[in-house]
Amino acid sequence: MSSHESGRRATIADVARSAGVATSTASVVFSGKAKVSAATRAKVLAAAADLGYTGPDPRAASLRRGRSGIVAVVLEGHLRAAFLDPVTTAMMDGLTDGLADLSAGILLLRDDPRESDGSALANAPVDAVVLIGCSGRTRASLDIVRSRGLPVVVIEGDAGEGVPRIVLDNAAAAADVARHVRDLGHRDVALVTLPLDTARERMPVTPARVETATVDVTIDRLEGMWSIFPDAPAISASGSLIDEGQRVGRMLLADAEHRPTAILAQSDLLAVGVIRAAEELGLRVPEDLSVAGFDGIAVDGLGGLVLTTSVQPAVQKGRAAGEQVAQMLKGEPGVTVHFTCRFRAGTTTAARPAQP
Amino acid sequence: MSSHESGRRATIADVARSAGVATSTASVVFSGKAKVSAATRAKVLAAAADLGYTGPDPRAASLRRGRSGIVAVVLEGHLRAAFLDPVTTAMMDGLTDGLADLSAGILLLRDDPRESDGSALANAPVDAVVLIGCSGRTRASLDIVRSRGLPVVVIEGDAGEGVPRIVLDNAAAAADVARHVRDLGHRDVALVTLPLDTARERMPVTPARVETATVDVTIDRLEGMWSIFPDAPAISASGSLIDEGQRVGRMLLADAEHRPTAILAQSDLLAVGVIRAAEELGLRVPEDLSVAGFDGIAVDGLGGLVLTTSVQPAVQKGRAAGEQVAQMLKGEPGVTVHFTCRFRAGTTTAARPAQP
DNA sequence: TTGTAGGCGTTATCAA
DNA sequence: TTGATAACGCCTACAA
Repeated sequence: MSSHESGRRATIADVARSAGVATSTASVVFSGKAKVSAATRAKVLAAAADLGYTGPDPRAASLRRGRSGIVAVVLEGHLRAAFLDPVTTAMMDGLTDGLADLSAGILLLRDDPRESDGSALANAPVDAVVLIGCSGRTRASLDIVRSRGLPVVVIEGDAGEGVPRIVLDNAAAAADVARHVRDLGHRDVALVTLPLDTARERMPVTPARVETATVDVTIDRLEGMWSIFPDAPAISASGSLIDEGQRVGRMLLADAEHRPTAILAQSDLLAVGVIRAAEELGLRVPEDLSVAGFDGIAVDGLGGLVLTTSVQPAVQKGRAAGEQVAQMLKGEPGVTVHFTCRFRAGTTTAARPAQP
Repeated sequence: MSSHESGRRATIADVARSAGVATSTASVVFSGKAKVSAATRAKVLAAAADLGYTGPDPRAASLRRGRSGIVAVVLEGHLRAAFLDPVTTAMMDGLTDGLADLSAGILLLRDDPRESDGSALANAPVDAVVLIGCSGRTRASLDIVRSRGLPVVVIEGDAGEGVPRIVLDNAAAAADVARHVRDLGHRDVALVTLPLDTARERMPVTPARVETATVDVTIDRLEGMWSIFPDAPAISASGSLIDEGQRVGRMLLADAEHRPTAILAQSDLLAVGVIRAAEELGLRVPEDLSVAGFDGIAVDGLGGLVLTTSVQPAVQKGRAAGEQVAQMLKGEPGVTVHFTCRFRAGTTTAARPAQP
């Protein structure tokens, strides 16, 4: 049907001319911003169909409107790693919800340390930005965003003054888990932490080392755990992965003489890895070893066990971020939103085994 | 430092005026498209800093250039579900690679069945589109994209004529795995397939049922498996998840009288679930039951076992898609790229156990 | 090396 | 209900 096959794509002006109406009228037919008589609408639509015009060019529309309908989400590190983390994906899920009213798209960006200023973030046609994560690198991204004057929300990160954040009671929640384990009688407890900084090195964690750590989540949860077990040895994992938890678990359980009776992990995935390591060594969970995690995600493949953990409202965090963005885009100021975790006693923790 | 705090954001024209140069000169200072004397550049930069101008407005730039620097990736179903699948995340990873030259951002979209035409895809300021997945819904997205005249690449899906695709030899690769198992002497074999359609129902799969299936990947792999074991019973899983594999595994292994000696799963995650189900029943893998998967992903948490599987080049698929997009954006035609899987014998398959 | 001018495709405003 | 007009902010021939 499309007859007029010229080299150029048809514009709304072409459509209007062909339909014998003003461009503004044709525009309104597509935007629905004003009333148009049925006859005129039909004429315009027919002309559009004839010319193969499928609607306004989003680029021109966003220039004119001052809105692109896109919200950037800045993730730390490789996208792949980010999406390997169930908490991140849950947050993204909530974010799409919270942004639903805007029907905004989500532009995935990583805070790339390499391209310092030519950053995609500096040139992306976005209306607002959500920063996820926390390390020092986020600060650089934050500076770019603020200088562009874009609304921004930071999820669990170190934001400057006046930047709306989504925060979690990490320290308190971690302390809750630790308290539960202490109340079960455990005294010999070891910790598995999330990475301390962007170097993501697997290593023993000392209070001195924590001074130089940059990941707030790790620091806060560790603080909560140490508040109950001040002397608990800790090893930082290189990432929140089951296999990584298994590796660290092996390290912590290697010495049969000085084996902890409980291990607290800073994420559920790490906890599952620790359980695997225990099973490898023939230790029963929770009879021989209690294991607790953090996050409360649906762990795929834990058999019949239910992990003792602190359930964080990951989806809600994402949704709240989306809602704040939506609000700021309406011109109202964004606010910092606090969330709390809920302790969940599972079947992976039990009373301290009787000492031989 | 930023003195001129007027209501409006500064534009490049403001900067030029303030610096006492032409707008084109100021523009060039930021784009670097032509040579500018050091003195002029300094003047412009100083004026920009003074006015709080941080660079060209991406919206205006993209209208002018006709490019937004954004590529849309359309995923099937909830984003959360998509990123739960390691193959998808690996592909996304490769995609970012393949798109690196363009330094394009990735806009995440889902093919939402609800909003049929007002779809975000119709109004997103993107330069090209990558469609991942396969079901009927993809067709609707494809139509929108084609009517917009955007370059598009389809990864493992049913594309129309003339649409570049990224395809995998699913049937042949699945047959390879099946052949390996047959050569080990197995005759009583059962299959666990991926979902047949968007309904994602867990159910027995009959040849008649396959007629109405819409997911190409599932159909092709099943065809390959049935080519070797024509009578193998099959059950479709509701998704590619460990827990789901475990459920289906329990179903297939429930009847001790007619227990298969080998189970072929259409994904590694499903295979891991089947192994869990076997362990639950006290069956040893591979001594009592051989299990094979598909994908060759790094399965997190399989203990010491190495899964027998067909390794698909997921990252390369994504990269190829990105490269085709890049090529089409340069004006050259995109081509369909074929990839083949590589069979990998692991330790989860062994000779058929002697019958009692 | 710098300046001029026209237009990218829309949409908001206002008047008719 | 429709039409004319003026931006939106930038880029790039082309001329000087």
